Amino acid sequence: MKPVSEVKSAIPELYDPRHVEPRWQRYWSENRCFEAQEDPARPKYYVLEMFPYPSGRIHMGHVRNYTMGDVRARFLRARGYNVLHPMGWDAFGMPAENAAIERGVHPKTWTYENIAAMRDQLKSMGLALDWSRELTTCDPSYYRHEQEMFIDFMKAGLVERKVSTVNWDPVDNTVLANEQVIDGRGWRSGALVEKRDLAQWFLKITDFSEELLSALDGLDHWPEKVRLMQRNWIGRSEGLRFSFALEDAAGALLDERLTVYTTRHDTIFGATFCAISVDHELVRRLAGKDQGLADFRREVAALGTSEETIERAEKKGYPLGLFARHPFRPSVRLPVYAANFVLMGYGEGAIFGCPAHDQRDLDFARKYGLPVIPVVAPKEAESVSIGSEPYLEKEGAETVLINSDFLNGMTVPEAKEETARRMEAMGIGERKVNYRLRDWGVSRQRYWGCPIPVIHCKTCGIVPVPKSELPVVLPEDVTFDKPGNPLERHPTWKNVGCPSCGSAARRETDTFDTFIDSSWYYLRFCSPNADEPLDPKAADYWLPVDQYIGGVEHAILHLLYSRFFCRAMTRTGHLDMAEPFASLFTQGMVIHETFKTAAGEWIFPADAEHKDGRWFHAKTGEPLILGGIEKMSKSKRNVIDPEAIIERYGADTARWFMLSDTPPDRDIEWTEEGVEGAWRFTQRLWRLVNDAAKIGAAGNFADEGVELRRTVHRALQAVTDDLSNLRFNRSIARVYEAANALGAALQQSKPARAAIREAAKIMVLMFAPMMPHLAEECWKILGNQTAVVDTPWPKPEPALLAESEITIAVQVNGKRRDEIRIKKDLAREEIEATALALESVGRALGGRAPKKVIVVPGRIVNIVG
RNA sequence: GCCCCUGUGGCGGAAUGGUAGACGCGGCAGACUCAAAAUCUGUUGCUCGCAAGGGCGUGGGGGUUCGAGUCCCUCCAGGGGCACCA
Repeated sequence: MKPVSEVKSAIPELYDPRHVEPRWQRYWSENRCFEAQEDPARPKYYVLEMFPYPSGRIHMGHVRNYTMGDVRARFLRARGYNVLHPMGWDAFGMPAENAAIERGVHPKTWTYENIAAMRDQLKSMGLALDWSRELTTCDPSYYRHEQEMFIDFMKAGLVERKVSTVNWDPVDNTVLANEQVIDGRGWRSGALVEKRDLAQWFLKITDFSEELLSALDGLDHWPEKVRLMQRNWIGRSEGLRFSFALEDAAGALLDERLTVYTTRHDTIFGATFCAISVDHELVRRLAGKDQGLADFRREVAALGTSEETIERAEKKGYPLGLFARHPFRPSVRLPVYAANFVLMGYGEGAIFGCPAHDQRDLDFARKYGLPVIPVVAPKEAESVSIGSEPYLEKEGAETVLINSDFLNGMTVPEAKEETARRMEAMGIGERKVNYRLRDWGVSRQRYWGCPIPVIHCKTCGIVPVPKSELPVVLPEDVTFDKPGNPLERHPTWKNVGCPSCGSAARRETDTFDTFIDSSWYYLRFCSPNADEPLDPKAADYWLPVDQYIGGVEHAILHLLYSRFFCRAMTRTGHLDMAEPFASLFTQGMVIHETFKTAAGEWIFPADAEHKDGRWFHAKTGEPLILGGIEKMSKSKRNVIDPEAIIERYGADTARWFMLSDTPPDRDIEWTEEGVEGAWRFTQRLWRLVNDAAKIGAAGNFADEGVELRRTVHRALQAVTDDLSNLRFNRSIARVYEAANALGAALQQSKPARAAIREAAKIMVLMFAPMMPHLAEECWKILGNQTAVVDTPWPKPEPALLAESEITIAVQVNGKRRDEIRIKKDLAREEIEATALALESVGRALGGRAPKKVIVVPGRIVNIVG
């Protein structure tokens, strides 16, 4: 390793990050400071930030995310951990294809050029990353393992091919995700989106519904918010599945029964109709003989699935001419409808309607003139009357069943139990747990993704590509002149021989959802060059990820898929671990003021000028309107380019600003004053350290330096605690305190030299994880021969943390009246006596005798008068 | 509609049930300067008062406690997640 002394440093008046930062980046890189090796002798720590999509430029969100991860990595490294901190590229996805369509660049070229540009930008941030492990998901050396694992998943029964209804864009000839359908139209083409039934590949995430749910309880280093969102997403509900006998209009019993699912079986005597999904097998069958029903089905299908449509859609039904017999009152006939609000994908695709206690059922009943029978009422009331709103149980309210035969007088849980028990005894029902979670559809009719390694053969059916023939490499000679998937119209690629029978067969032309790529990349970092997806030895040493940091927008999909993937890989023998991320941190967004002209045109912050409390366009001078502080976005133009900031202020200033003031999980507002403040502070630190260095070699600690030492050691203790808990904003406040104390000490006519030298050293080490370049430069100025990256985290001296004299507050009737300075271990009685002797206390008591005195040693005295 | 989070000076925000406002930004005053910037020093919740010293203060209301920003109930406001899920 190159000695630090050979790295040239000048001591300019102004600290110039433009020269200093690249120099230290080179030093770290040349000395391979951050390349991790497995070392069983040392405790490991795996820090990871969510890897970026290579859009071409980093944005402020990246800066915030990667700064936090970097502080974590550098801090733990200094504390003796063997830290793994890698970086890669989530490189498949639609933007690359759009670039190809719009600008004629090949997706691969576009992607790799973007990666090169973004890599340089990330390097300019001075991140302590192990670049030797860099991986790119669009590289066959990465995705071949994905294909292999998919085949293993198939063998393990974790893959299913089934027909599902999708959003189909008839102009772009592709499936669209729900998020890509806006007001019923394709987001790119503007074409009316159709519903189509297509054969799709699914990963059976629902095999793990219960486990994915219950294991959330063990993730106690995850934000409660994220666990809750996943819980809701999985959506477990306990209910009853049972069947009704069906009869026709004439009252003749049919052979077939109607199975429904409910969580409110207690309300069975309030049932007044049944409703089934238009996609229900029974409805499909009846539609063959009933033109009106067929039309109704088409009408419902055309309505689309966007939230807005659903919100506005009226509850509609079509009577099927069938009736369900009430299980406990055979004479009661419930009309059966096909209805637009019943989903085929949940439960049985069929329900019984109890209008008195469900808004949706009530709307339906009112529209079709069906009876409304209240069956649950407050305990004191005899009954409830239902208008346009159902009676819903309020939490904690005591309610009982009414109008319900043998259930009358029971509580809701009792009634549920009794109903379930009876139906089970009758052999028509069973208790059933249902989940909202759906299987994961992974087929995309897209080019720029990982090819799905299967072959369709007319005789053999679906045949996996033999592992010896992997990877199935994406062909590069494709054209984007026509809409649709270029793989479909490639002249040769899709025509293959069947691996099983040899006859002419067709290659699968769908590619994987890119969420598959990101479901296991963190595993691959352990052994990026291994022949198998994951080298067990490396996995054993590095996994799980100890600290994962990213945006909350991935709280459900990416994090849930990753949790599923680990389980699936464990089942197929690729891994032995259920939970990939031991602790998770979700950082807030970077937000910024928006500016617009009177005409409503959004203006870049760079073109906005602040004068006399108002904003003007820097070029035209026209007054600007503030549009509110919002997430940085291209559409509102309120973006600040990190590259420009780093060029002007340096990476340390940008990093410092990102960590200051605002707690890391909240949204941070980017402001000019804030960056300027951070910039001034880097200069101030530089001056302080230079002044401290000039003060010369020191002898012993003198008495006059003890206050400085106390402050600095206390700050060190606090920074250590705060950095351990990702409380960056608080650590930064402590660094300011140390700097203020050091500054004051330097101003004194007879400076405490030894204490100042020590304070400067500790201060530099404390801010090093946050401003690593400045720290290295300062460290050198202080005469050190080793680099900060190789310097262990300092330890505070316990003697300096303890105080012999403390100040405690004195309250009278809970109101602070005074404070006293006392010896720390002063006896309770003496504290009481000291407090009672205070003039201020006597005044506040107004001559009354104290009734009671509460003394909390080390904290407070409260005198009750 | 259901679930969750947040609410503290002009602003970002501190505060194991124990001195509310650490630290920063901004402001004000002073030093340096011909001047400005930069830097350094002091000051800065509101309010009454010349002062000493009071009063009021953590979205509103109530409660528990010797003591509440912190715990409980309730209402209000802002943000987020899910949403025809039976």
